[in-house]
Amino acid sequence: MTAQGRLFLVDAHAYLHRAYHALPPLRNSSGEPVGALYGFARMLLGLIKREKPEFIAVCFDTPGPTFRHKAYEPYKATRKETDEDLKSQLSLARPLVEGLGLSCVELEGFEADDLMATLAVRGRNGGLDVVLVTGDKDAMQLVGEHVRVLHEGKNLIFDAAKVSEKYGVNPGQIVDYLALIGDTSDNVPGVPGVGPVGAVKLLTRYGSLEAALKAAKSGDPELSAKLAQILRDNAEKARLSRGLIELNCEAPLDLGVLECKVKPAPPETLLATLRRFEFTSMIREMFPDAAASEPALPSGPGERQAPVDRSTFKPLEIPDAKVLELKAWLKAAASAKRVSLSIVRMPRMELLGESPWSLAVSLPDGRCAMAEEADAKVPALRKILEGGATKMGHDLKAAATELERAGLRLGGELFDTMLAAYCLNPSAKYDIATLANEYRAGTLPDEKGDPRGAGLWRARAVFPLADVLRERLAQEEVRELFEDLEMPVLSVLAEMEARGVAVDADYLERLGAEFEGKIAELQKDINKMAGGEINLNSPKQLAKLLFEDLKLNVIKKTPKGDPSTDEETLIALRALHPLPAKIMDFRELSKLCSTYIHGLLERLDSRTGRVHTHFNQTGTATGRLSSVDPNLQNIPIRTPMGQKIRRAFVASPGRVLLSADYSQIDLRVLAHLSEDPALVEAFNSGEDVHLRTACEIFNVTRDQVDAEMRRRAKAVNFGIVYGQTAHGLGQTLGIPFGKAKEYIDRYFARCAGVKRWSAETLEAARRDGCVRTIKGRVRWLPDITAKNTAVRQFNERVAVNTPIQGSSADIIKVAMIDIRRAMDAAPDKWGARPVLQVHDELVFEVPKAEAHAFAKWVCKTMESAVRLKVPLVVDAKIGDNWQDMEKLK
DNA sequence: GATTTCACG
DNA sequence: ACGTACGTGAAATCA
Repeated sequence: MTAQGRLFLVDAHAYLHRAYHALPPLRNSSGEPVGALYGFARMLLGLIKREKPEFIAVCFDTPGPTFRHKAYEPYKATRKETDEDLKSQLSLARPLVEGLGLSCVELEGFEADDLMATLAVRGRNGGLDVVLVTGDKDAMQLVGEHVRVLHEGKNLIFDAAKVSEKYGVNPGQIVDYLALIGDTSDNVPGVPGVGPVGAVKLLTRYGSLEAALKAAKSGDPELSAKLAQILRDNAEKARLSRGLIELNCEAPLDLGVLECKVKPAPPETLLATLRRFEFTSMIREMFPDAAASEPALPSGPGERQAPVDRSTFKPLEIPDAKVLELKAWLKAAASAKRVSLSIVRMPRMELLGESPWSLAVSLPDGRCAMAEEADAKVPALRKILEGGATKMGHDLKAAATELERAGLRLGGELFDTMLAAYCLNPSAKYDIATLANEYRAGTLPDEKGDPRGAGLWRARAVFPLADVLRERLAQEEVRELFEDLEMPVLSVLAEMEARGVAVDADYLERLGAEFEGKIAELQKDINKMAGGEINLNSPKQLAKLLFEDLKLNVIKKTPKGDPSTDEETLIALRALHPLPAKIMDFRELSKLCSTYIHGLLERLDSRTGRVHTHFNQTGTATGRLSSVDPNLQNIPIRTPMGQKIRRAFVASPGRVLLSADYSQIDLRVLAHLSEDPALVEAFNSGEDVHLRTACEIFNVTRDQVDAEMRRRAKAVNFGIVYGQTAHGLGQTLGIPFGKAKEYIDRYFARCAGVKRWSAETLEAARRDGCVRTIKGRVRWLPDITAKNTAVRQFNERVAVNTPIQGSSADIIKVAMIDIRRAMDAAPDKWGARPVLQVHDELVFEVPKAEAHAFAKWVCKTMESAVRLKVPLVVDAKIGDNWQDMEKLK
């Protein structure tokens, strides 16, 4: 008998793992972890809603050994122990799935993959279209007529053509392909030295693994002698790998595919299940009337707040006309002078087919509405957000960024209480509950476990808090800093975050394979030298090896008192033993792999294919920005292998990257602040400042300065900016304390203006308890008069450094605003758009045709951001990626 | 969650 | 006697 429809086969553990890692660690009221289960349920329901399949079977692994373990003992032996928090959830997954009304499949001795394979064959033979829902490459072997693989993480559907395109071999060859490559995570050995590229070559030439092995045995001249030897030596390993990878399509399941029909569970069962797991937000969505047991109204954020009826907290679902009060809300909002926004990001919810955020919108009287991504298209809401009302918020950039991504730009003036608090004190904490309390602007209720509820209260609390902060900004003389610098910068950052930057994922993956190969080799060499297995990522194990087993000298200690194994130490030990150099290579490669290759790939946005960093605008005490998730302000550049990472940052088609960076902005700022004649003169005459400093401290003429002298002079110049000590300078240069002191004394003798400025700055800091930048940014230094020498001296260095680093930060912020204003005023003039800021550098994506003209304009705009007593100089470079760039002019 | 190391300006 | 240049963020290990 044949049936009709689609059969979805879901790998439960793959889903649960993904949910576990994608979602915050939610817990139910008894403290048990339920985040993975929640995400799992969301994913399943999302899948059903989106795809509307007729049949679903959710396939589970069994805990015991399988036929693969019997065939090969080390199979999956190196898998890390599953987290306790996940384990406890795995065992609850079956009841959850059954409670949702879906079929579960599991069978002792078989992996979920085999069950999926078996059902796929049965389904296909029964006339169904089969879709395997999994991220596992092994599943690709099943693809064919009426069988496809859905990779939800990457939002890709693989049919036979897609498999060939991605892997370079057809689905029938996938088993052989994977057998050749092996799989380290499952301990499938593969053939050493044969990677994806080699495997594709062999299979294209010979068609199958057996044919390739036969060719190697018979000495096919087409095959290199080395490769033939490897294949002969590893033939059995390859066959064994094949056996592990090949899925079993004949598992003795007694479930027929037609029994997997999707039929909604009876509402009582469903509600009971959701209650059991405490998935309250789902209950609210699916059973709006059942959510009767609402908690009592918590106390509001202060008495200025009008009492609020919680029943107005309805999702803003337009044009769902059932909500009369929504109409009233929209009417009030349309004429409001101020509205407050608070966004709640739902981490990676878009993978579940849900809105990635919820936006609370509050009116000054406290009446709120909730919007989701789709509502950004609703005209009535759009009009409010794009219109002239002042937009208030605590972390408005988060809302601005998500709205920008949804195609909506906030109109009207902006007022962010978080930024206001930052301007008042850049070293404080900025969660709104603390601030409201400190500035006596109300009390916020605890809304633990209800992020949306917390968002609503945050939106409301902004109004009274803003009123207090506005006064304080004026009192502390940072109102202009706030209004003319930080608030406008917020919009530029939102634009950059929303746009993201293009990253060449295929290139990064190839690079990762290359680096991992090298890492494995190094690990092998080092194990041999160490005479045993060692985890090089463990400083503790490494220290034991270096200082106990090999008895090398301890060079320095960590703050905790243990022997250090950092780079400086390894350099010192390099002369005594071959191991430290190997360890340095290993460290460099594993840093690049984990932080940059894997870190970046994990953060590629599935919706845009780009990387969207978040610029933290309140993260530093000096006024600089920082960049998180991922940090794009510390992409490698110094070493050749690091530069390969940088090549992965590219421009979208038809465009190029333009990088414009301030030349020695910190020293120019120092020249401006100190008005030191020698330093000012050096910049005004366009000299090489480091060379000039070398002349001063070594008392020689320009042509007598060699590379080493210039290097030391450069370190002295940097040191000045950091409020250096002779000890510190000596350490970075690897020269004795006395020598370093000599340089510093000579420097200050020649640049007396710099010395005078730093003395005056310290005096002012002690008097005022703070220092300021050129734009009036303040940093409070209550401990500058501390009795403790270390504390006091640290504060003194900070007092000197902050006006310099902070003023440089001010300048590039001004430039960003100037560029944005000019481009807004003439929207069609440039197609260029900003993508990154790296402290003294701005990166743009620019249409090829206008790159040169735009570069010239940007340099000029950046150079005239502020007028200093020395010129500002900007260098520009253009290229197809962030590494290979050509300097302009 | 603290510690160590290392990527950037 | 003490720690030692300013400002960041991420990953891995270990308690």
